[in-house]
Amino acid sequence: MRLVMYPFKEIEAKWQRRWEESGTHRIDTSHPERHKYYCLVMFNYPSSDKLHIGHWYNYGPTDTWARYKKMQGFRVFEPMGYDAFGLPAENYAIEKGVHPAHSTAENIKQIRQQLKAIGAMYDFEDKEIDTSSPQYYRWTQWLFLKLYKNGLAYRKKAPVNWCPKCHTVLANEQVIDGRCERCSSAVTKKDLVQWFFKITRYADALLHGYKKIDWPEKTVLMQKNWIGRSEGVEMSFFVERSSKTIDVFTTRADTLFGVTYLVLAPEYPLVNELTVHSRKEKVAAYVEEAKMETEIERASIIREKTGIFTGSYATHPLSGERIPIWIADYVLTSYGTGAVMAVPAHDQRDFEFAKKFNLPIRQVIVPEKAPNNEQAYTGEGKMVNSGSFNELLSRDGRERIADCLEKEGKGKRKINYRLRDWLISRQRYWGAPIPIIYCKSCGEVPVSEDDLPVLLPSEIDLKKTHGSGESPLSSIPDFVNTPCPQCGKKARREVDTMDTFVCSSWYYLRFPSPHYEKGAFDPKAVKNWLPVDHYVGGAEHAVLHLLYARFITRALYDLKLIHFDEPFMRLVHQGVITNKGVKMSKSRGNVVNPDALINQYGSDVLRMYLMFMGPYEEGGEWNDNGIRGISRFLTRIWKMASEDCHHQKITANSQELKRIKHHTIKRVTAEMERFHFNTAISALMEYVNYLAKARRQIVLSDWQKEMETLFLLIAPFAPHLGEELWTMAGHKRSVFDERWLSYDRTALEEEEVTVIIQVNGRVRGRITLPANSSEEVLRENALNDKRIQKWLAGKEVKKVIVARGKLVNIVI
RNA sequence: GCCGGAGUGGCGGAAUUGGUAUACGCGGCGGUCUCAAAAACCGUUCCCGAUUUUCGGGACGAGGGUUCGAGUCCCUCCUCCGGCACCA
Repeated sequence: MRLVMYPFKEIEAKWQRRWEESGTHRIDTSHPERHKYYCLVMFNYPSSDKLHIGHWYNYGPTDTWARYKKMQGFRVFEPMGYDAFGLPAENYAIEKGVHPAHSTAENIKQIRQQLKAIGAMYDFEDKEIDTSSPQYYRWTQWLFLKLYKNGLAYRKKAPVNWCPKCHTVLANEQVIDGRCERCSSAVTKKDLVQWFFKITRYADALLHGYKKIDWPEKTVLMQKNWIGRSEGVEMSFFVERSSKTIDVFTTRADTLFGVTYLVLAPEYPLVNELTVHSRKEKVAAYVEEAKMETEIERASIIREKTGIFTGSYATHPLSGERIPIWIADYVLTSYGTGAVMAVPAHDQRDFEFAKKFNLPIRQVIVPEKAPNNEQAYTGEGKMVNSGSFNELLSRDGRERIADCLEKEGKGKRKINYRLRDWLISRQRYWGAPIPIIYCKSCGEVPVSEDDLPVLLPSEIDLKKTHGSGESPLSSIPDFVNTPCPQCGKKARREVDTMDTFVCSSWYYLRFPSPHYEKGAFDPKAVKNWLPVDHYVGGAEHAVLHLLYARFITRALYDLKLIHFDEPFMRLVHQGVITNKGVKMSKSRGNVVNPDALINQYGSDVLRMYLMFMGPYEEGGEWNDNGIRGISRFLTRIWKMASEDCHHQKITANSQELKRIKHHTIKRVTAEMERFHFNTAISALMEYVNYLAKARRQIVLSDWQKEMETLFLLIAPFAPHLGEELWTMAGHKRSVFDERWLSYDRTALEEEEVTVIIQVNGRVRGRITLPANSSEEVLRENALNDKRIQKWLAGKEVKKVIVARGKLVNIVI
């Protein structure tokens, strides 16, 4: 089964060496670039694994795209670095009994070697980033301070997501179905004082930004849903025999007259105060119980509703009715006001609750169709039982009631967001320390920018601190104890570190000037190279990294530190490569090792096969055999280019030759633009198939021209081979300094075209006619065709449809 | 439950505004070369039926509709994948 292949090993080693030696991929970012193209792929996360096929699928085709853009005359910047801080890296280190700095450095060393084997246009000498280096995280801390000083970073006590296995809190975005994104443990709630970034201030701005960026609709939709803007009314219910009010938010003010009770979240601040004496014990027990539950238990919709009556009543703002106040865990403390008005007739959750606790259900909206009494009716309809609002359509009534509440000062229109502030504290070691000092007399004091970085101490026994629930840094007195920057008295450092997503929320700004020491980024380099023109990465980051990065960019823009407010102008998600039907992962044991494949087939073949598998954005199932096809293909080109050939019979139609060449250029270019690498490669294969057949009939000079066309078109897909072939053809400079070919429209025109003839929409024959034949000519020729005659015999022709250059359809 | 996306040969997939369904590749089969095999090359390959270089019929998840004409547009349903999921 051994394939005889072209000498890929020598070729790939040779060109990788040459590229490195000549500094081909070095980009000087200090000058403005008229045709700059910042092509970025999400940088590497070196936790423990080496590069696998998934990484390759991400990096290889992106480099092909970058090289294609380079050949189109752009100055392309394509950097690579390491998102080196983080929980998995720390867990890996603990497991191996080594220091994370050590294991991370080792991993990076290995991964860098693997990255080099791809043969991408990365500049490891000059434009590499390691987020765990003090030179980098110094500026992550600076970013924190910038946000802090502008009211965008703050500390508060809140019930937060706690992962019992990773021993740290998590952001909402890192909780998937109530489980930890990293280890899948059930997440619990903990009341802790934590640091947050005020992303909610940007909720609306983030929603408006989509207009100017070219992103997959799906991703934009996911972000929009995550931000979850909803318009409604916030109104007050007065509590009987009390000065207190309960504010509720609703998007359905039209159902206000259907309110039969109020519900507070168990964590609602007034719970104790509002509970009548005789019920205090029971209510306290319920609240306690709710606290103990995990997110999964509490969020389960299969579970029956639970709740308890406080014994208190409130007054309906319009009808003046007595409304009982209940407590139930189906109301969330973190959304809206933490209290809701319950309309069981028109809200499924309230309906279930009312059924269980025998609370009244009052219909105030009548649907057009007959209502189903087993469910709440949540649609629109005509209003009833709503006093002076009766007979209105719910859509209009909603506005009238809002008007009325606003006029009487009982409520106001409001917009609520599902988005919560970004919780960035982590009770872990391997991250950027939060640059804050707590002083008994001065309070919370930020570290001076000049004193950055707050160095992560290297001496630490993670095994000892792990699992204590305390941040590992709290075990190091030398780190914790520090004089207050303001008063000089004894003070303590913040011991939590920052979420790794903070590191990656700004890295694209540092890439053009990774060694800059006077700031997080050289303003000139940023001015010259940002925003990112083309960004490639997994769709799993839709509401994590991609949302955070947009927020940080907007914040820095408002602080006038950068000149743009959207970081990534165009976004592409690579699909997922599966093996045996599922995503590759070490735990499933279905990871395909790229190193072995490079050894067997070479880097160009592997990259090209990944692109050939299917549409880039859809990914696909890995198949060991398919790669042989690409290997044959490149070897065939190699042979065609290197073997002598006697051009005996010169019978080739040069017109046809030209047409096929231009047709190929057109197709490959169009497919590239669509990001359909697979069909671009198909077009190249068809071209090679044609050339192989026509080979002996082409004069040598024409043949050489055809081959050069092929080399130019193949270069971005197989960069090492492309360079080699170009050199063999006698060229001195790099093929990537050549221009991508454009096609000649007139060369595509054919003299004759084959037109199909249909009878009642079924293909019955075909005729070849001059391309410029008129409709009349097509029609006559079709009707008079022998094969067609037999179908028309004895029938009346009702209609003839002519599509010029394509078909004639005869309707009988 | 809600919101997206997708269902085409044995397999990965193609079909750009509705106009020859299955391009390209894998695999299979037959052949050339060889002592033999591998590799390479050539041919062949959706299914059924015959009068077998030709012809007819069927097939793009299922069913219906629009149209001269539907893989493509519309409706209903089924399956798979992704996201959200008590968000008031």
